[in-house]
Formats: sequence, C-alpha cells, structure tokens
Amino acid sequence: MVESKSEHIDHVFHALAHPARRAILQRIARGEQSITELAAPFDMSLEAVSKHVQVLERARLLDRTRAGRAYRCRFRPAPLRDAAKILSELAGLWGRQLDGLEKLLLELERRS
Amino acid sequence: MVESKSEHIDHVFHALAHPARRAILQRIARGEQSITELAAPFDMSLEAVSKHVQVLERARLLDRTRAGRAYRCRFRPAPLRDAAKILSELAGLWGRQLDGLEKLLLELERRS
DNA sequence: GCGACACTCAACAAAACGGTTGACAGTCAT
DNA sequence: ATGACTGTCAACCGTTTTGTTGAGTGTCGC
Repeated sequence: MVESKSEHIDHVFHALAHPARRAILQRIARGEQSITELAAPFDMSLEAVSKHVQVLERARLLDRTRAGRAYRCRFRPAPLRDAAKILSELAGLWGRQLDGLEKLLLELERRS
Repeated sequence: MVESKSEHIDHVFHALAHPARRAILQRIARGEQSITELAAPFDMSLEAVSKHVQVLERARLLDRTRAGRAYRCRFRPAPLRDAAKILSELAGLWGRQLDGLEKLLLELERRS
C-alpha cells in the first residue's frame, strides 16, 4: 500500500478543496483540538467530522494521537510546502526570489 | 447562478487535485494550446480531456476562446493567488515578510 | 460496576467524479 | 459540395465523496 508522491499531492489538494476541512485546519493551526471540539461549530454529525479528519490525515495535514478517551488532533504544515511549490511552479516563478513562502514553511517544519 | 467566494476556492483546489489537470496547466502556462494538442500526451479520450478543461475553466484557471474550428486555451493564474493566500494563512504566516509569492502572483496578474 | 463520554465501524443513500462511446455541429481546405 | 478536423452533447458506467444512522468499543468519573 505504497503511496506515490503524485498521489500524495492529489490528497493534499483534495483535502483543501472542502470548506469544512479548511475550517478544521484553521482551528488546529491555532492549537490542538479533540474531534468533538472540532465538530462543535458544524451543523454536521460527529461521524461526518471524523471522516473529514481522516481525509486530512491521509493528506498528512493532520496528526492524531490518543489522549485518554479523546484524540488530540495536531496541525502538520509540511504538505503545504509541496502545494505551495506547485503553485509557484505554475505561476512561472522558477528560480526567482519569490520562494519566500516555501522558505518559511520549511522553517516552520524545522521548528515543529 | 451566482458563485460564492468559498465555492470558487473549492473549485480551484479541486481543479488542482488531479494530475492530468495539473499537467494541462503546466502546458498552457508555457503557451496557449488547443484541446486536441492538450489531449495528445494523454492515454485518454478527447472528451475526457475536454471535461478536465471544463473543470479548469470553472475554477477560472483557464480561459478559452474560439479560433476557427479549434479553441485556444489560455492560462489564467489569478486564482492561484487566492490559493496561495490560504496556504499562507494556514501556515500562520500572517503579516510577516513571507507574502512574496502573493506579491509576485499579483504582479503576474497585472502584466496579463 | 455503571453510566456518560469520545469515538469508530458498518451499512446505507444521494450526488459528484472520471471515464467511455456514439451522434452531432461548426469550420477549413479542396 | 465533400470530407476531414475540432470539439461538444447526451447517455451511460463504475467508483468515490459526503453525508446519514445505529450499533459497538474503550475510557473516565463516581
């Protein structure tokens, strides 16, 4: 069950393509949250939110560890760097100075 | 048939989540191409490629104008700026120096 | 131990996706 | 006018997505 690099970036963009998932990412980017906490603002079943979390996990944008009966969901920014790189490439920004976003995402990655 | 801003960014990320569509974008980023030309490298029917082009069009990443019997497909980078902004925000890079990518995408937009 | 809590799993359903094929409609070249 | 070329439309197919419910599992507090 290997996952090619191409498959992974597909998962990342797919994960970002849903407003609920982007909202979840915004929340955990500000601090770890349990699934129940993440579900609270949504007019959606807990199970639905759980599935969104799984999609984010598949994209490796989210990390979950068990903490008692709850899960602690943690933001993992690394794949954003890959996504940003593709946007840069598409914008034709090859080799120019503008890889600032990439550099900063790498920095964030180092500090985590 | 209005399209909310949120719907639009959904379309953008969705469009980017398929390797064939990213390949199409790479090609037209280097120059306009007809649909038949775009289809050539793919092991896929012309109709399938035509549908991918429609998805890119919905995301406003692609612009098509009729030129005789063919269509001229043109790259439209503007939505990449919105996508990059979301990545920046998620990376928690608010207000820091690192909006280089955004600035350059805006510049690209201005020049088109 | 008992119940409330935090989730997952399994099954289902509706809609969207990604692809095919066949028929059709303009447009260009002769 | 004919025919080749470029592409769409409509129908269909199987799979994935996105959501629902209901039942089940493990954990915490008392």
